[in-house]
Amino acid sequence: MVRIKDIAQKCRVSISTVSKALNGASDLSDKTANRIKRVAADMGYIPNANARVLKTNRSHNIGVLFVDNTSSGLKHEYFSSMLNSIKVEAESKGFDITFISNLIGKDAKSYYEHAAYRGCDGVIIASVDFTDPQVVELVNSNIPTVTIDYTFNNRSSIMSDNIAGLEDIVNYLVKMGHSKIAFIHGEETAVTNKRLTSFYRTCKANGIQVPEDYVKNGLYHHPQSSGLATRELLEMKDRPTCIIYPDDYSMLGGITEIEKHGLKVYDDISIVGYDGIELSRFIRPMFTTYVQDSEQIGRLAADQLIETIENPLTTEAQMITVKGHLQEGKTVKALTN
Amino acid sequence: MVRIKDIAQKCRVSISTVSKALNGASDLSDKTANRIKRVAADMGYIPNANARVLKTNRSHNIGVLFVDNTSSGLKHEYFSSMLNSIKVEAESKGFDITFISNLIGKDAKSYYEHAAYRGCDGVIIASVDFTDPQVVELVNSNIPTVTIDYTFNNRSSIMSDNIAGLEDIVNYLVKMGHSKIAFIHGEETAVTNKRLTSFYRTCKANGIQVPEDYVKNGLYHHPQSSGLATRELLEMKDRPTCIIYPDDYSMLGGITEIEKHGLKVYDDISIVGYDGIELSRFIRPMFTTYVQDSEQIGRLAADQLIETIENPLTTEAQMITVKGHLQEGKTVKALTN
DNA sequence: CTGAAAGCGCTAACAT
DNA sequence: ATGTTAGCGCTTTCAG
Repeated sequence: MVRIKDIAQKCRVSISTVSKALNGASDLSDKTANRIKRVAADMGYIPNANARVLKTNRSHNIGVLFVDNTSSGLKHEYFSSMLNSIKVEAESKGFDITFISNLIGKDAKSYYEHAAYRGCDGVIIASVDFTDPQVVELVNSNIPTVTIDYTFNNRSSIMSDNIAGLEDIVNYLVKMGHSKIAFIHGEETAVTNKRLTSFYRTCKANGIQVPEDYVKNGLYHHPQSSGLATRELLEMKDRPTCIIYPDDYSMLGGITEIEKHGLKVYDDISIVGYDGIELSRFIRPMFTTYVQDSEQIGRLAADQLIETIENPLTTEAQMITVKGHLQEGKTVKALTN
Repeated sequence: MVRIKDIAQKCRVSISTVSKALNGASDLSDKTANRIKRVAADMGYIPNANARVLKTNRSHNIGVLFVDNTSSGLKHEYFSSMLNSIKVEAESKGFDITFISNLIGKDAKSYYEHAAYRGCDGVIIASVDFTDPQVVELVNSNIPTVTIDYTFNNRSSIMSDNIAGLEDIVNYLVKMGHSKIAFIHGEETAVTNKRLTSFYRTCKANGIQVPEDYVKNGLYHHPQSSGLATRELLEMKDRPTCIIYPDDYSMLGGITEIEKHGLKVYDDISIVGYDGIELSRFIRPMFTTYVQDSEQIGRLAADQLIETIENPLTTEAQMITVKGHLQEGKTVKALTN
């Protein structure tokens, strides 16, 4: 292993001169600087991040906290796509990504402890229970954080626009002639609450009174529970003409159930998904769904976190909302009567 | 920030005593050890991984190299599911996961340089072009590696059993009465070659002569290219009764094309996928597909790497093959004639 | 323009 | 059973 010291010896200069050359300090003659750089490259020098971090207190490493109870975390395309864009953006700005967990070996560490232990410059938090005390601890710590789809006081967040999402969906359905609209929603989270509020509000704005039993509990990314809820809806005397699902994936459970009932999607009942997973465009009938811009969300999260890391005093916490768009597929029939 | 030194002061012992207490050294009285641990906890002490790594040369950090050109890397469920199980397994053994790339900030680093820079104890490599000189450099370096679905001399690898995969598929199809079997395969990789070999071999073993134009080039995780290949197959005078796809996702492109031709999956043409993504079980018709045990593969990769890291001299490189299984869905019709 | 020296936080060999 | 000490590889004042 080549150290700065070895280069110094070979070049007959001091180690500090080598350090300066390698880091592009201005108070060094180009000649020596270049000579040192050449030798360093020749010797196959690779700097040691750990030593550097120890000295500078900057790791250029971003923690990512994704919890996947029910392992829905990484498998959910919304998150895997987001993770990917976080990774790409962070790397382009010179930051690495390390996963944060609260289990590292035998002894449990809290998320904060884990992030501090690794010296993360900041942490992006998504797909977790934001009421978890450990999450709260991390967010209130000295480590900068950016949360996704949840906002804490004094911390930046990137929010997928769930309000606009349900608003667009409902308005579209109304335009298509639907007024008996059911909504199967995911487990209670901040996101779910927003969607519910927006759902009710937009229905009301359109003069639609939503029967209590048109709104069903489901689970995100869980086709079975949405299937079950679908069955209940289909068995009602006065059943809805359209069902909104918590996500595209869950909608598949609904479709199966609809077909089991001898009904046909589109002809007999309309359905709308959420997320806009890639598959939604390849499957037939193509899904009508609200596409979340997960790539943009990931990118902005990385940008915002890095901005905060690099300018802690001048960067103020902000909530950035990212709009999606409605993908008009072939699962919503225009009703005329 | 609390350092070992602060604890030492408070406890009126030396810093080495504190270090020993915290690391459970045996040559310390339980009494002092416990006292020190208590004080450390009270003070909210969090060790500094970087300092520790600098001293011990062990980072307890595993690099993961997933390249996602075409961004198919993380979005492909085979890999995201594998990544997840790598993460879970590594964490349970006290290792963190950091992504390795060859772009860190302005200056490009090779994969090896990146891993060495971060002091990774080892690297798991998947979803890359294994002929890339940078990958070869990493594999031949002093950093332990485990590769997935590709074997290098003297390095451990975890192989999804693609030979058994195509064998099982073809044998099943033959059992179902098919003999006109087409195969759309992914881009040329070691995996593709294995599948092709096994495809031809098993066909031959069953006395089936495969027409040259029954074997088509496609791309992994790319419904369009498989759709195109499907069209070509459907337009043949003597078209196949069954098509095998590179993966489930690509099969969706095939399905769309089949329907465009006014044909019906199952009734008019049989199809088989690969991977066994979760969706394949929820979609209707349920996919007949070869399920790869990505979770097991990820787990074993982490285990094997950690084993090599911890016992570099006694752990010998091995190739571990992980079998999958055929999921009999409803996309293959039994032919009787 | 270059170098000396201190020290980041920790571990571990070696005293005592 | 506890303490002393050196040093991991690097950056960064501060002096020259």
